[in-house]
Amino acid sequence: MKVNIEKFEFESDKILSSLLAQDRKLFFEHAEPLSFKKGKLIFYESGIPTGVFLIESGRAKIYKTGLDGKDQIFYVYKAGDLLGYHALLCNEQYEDSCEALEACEIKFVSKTNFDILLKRIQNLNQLLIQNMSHEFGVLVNTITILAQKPLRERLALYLLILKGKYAEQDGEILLPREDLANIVGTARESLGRLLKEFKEENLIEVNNKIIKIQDRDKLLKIASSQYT
Amino acid sequence: MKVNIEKFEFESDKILSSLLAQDRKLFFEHAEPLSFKKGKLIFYESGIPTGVFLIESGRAKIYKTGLDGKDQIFYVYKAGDLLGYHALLCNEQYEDSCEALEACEIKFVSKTNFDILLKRIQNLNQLLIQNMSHEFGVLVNTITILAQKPLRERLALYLLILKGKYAEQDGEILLPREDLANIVGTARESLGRLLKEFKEENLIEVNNKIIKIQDRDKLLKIASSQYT
DNA sequence: GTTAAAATGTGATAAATGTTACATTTTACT
DNA sequence: AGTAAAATGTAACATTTATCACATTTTAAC
Repeated sequence: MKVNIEKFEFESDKILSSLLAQDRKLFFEHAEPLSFKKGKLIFYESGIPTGVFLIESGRAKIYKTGLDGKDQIFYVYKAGDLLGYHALLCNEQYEDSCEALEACEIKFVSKTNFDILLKRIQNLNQLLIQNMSHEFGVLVNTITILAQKPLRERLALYLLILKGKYAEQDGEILLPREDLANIVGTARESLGRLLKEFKEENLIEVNNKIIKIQDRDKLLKIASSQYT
Repeated sequence: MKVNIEKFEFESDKILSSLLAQDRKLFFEHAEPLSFKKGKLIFYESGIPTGVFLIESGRAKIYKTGLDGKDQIFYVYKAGDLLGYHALLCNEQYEDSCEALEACEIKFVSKTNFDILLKRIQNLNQLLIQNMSHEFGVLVNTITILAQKPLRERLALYLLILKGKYAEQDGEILLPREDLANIVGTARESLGRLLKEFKEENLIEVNNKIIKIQDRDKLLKIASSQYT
């Protein structure tokens, strides 16, 4: 059986896109624009949540810094995604950090305004519940992959997942090696070695930072533990 | 800095315990008793959700079976916990399986009845949102641990986490080695070797299946990557 | 209580991955 | 454009962890 790439998508764009046009309008009326340069923190671990963020353009990583200082990236958000509501909704400090991978244009909704929206928009509650219960499944899948699959299979899988996040760039993944290593859960050096192997097997093309998928099917087979 | 054991608890008992007495009564009026013998499946991956479960006695593991047939256990529920609502709330198939680790007495609330409760109990929605956003943080922490920490530290951490789940047994952990290995994310043999080491270092006592924590502080240091 | 089946322990070996220490290339800045 | 800083590539080596193949113990069933 093959892994299902969709099972690794939060679908955090669905919340906004599922709203009625009038409710979406209301949402934007309660939001203010923010700009983040590449590398800037959008929120950070142990900080107090002050609102939620809607990415209008750009990509952002959420990650946790381990005790040894190594980051574990567990999701990459892209344009359209709503994020940062977890800590807000359970009244806890951020458990994770969020950093702009590129210049990001963001609409920010303050806690106060979000509370207003929750009251005014009938099914927003419902949509959040749906989304978070879906996210639970995604994280569970992530745990299983990280704990069980060997590096080679993890890399194949995450390349396919990332390809989807770079759809508008023809699937060309542009991400520092260190970040990719921190997604896949390995050391930068080990990642580099494997990328070279993948290149030699004509699974991917590598142009400096840019990684382009060449053989989707074969990568999917590798990700699914089906070697020839 | 030391790891915080509490950050690995779903707190799934809070949903019920936070309800008003009258609402809790309503909950039980809409529930029916079920008994599961040790080893029986409570729900399973790709099955269609039919309701939610409240554990009255016993423990249950939720896990996913990887493509190679190896299970990854990512949570152990205990008496008081409400579970199985994720797949129900996002109208998806179960992403994971749940199996009774011991004889379990359970109160089952059917989907129909749960929908009724959601309407009749004002803040149930709110409590579910709070709990799921909290769970998000727990899973994120779990991912970081599994992806980054070496086996020795993971085992130390999970022994401490499990101790809390066996509080009424004086913290004596009773769990098949295979299950413990599937929690920690390692092979049964590697686990056995490490348990022996821990025993020799007087960190734990092992009596057949029963594992008892002897030196909580030292285990916490190991879990926190602080070796002497 | 006896016996078969499960579960666990053990040791040798192999494989995967991390680490270290640089060389080299790319990027960003003035 | 020139230069320093950051990112990436490389290779040898060390370490961790998995695997295999059994021995042994424990548990469950009749």
